[in-house]
Amino acid sequence: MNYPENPSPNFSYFYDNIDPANPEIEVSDYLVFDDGFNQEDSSASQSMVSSEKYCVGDSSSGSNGATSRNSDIKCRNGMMKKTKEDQVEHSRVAFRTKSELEVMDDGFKWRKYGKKSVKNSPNPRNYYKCSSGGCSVKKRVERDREDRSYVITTYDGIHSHESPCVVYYNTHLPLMLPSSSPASASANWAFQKAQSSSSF
DNA sequence: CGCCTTTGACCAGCGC
DNA sequence: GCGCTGGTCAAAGGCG
Repeated sequence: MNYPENPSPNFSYFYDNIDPANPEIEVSDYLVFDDGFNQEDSSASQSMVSSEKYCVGDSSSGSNGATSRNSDIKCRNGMMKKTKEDQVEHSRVAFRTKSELEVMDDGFKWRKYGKKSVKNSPNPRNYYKCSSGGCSVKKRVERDREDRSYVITTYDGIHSHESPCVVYYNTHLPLMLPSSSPASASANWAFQKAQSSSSF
């Protein structure tokens, strides 16, 4: 796997990509965005465009994905208030997991609200919202267009609550994994790790 | 009955 | 201005 140069100090790549609990499952790559909260100009947004473009397997051609990402980020920046709380609220985490399961149980309850076919990709992209009340975290799930054995998951925002699964297991079964399958556990692991890296 | 998925419609941003 | 694209909405139907 060829990793590009980190184009911005506003997010981080992680290379120690094997979940110690499930070393047979590969979380290929993931990264964390802070959406340029500490930048007053647009350079951070441009960097994020290129990085997420890479992350979702868009490096080969498509410019449309990049333009759309750009507009999305611009829109989001327009709504942002630069409080520390918001910095946590709007973090974006994306990672790629080798898994046959398209939807992995990461411990949270998700409600599907949309499905779109993506240009230059044979695989549809699915959109999910966290179904917990008051939590506005979203995630996108799609198969890697270049290698369908990989699932690309992008989380948008940070949960305002504990994972119901984690709460349950912490309370009742602290020795068990908080997810139902090795791949799910690894997805959860990567997500938790990425989020902990994005909080400061 | 409540919650979920499905799916077509709609909207906004962008490039030409 | 128009068409393309990604993201979201909301109605309809299914399931436990």
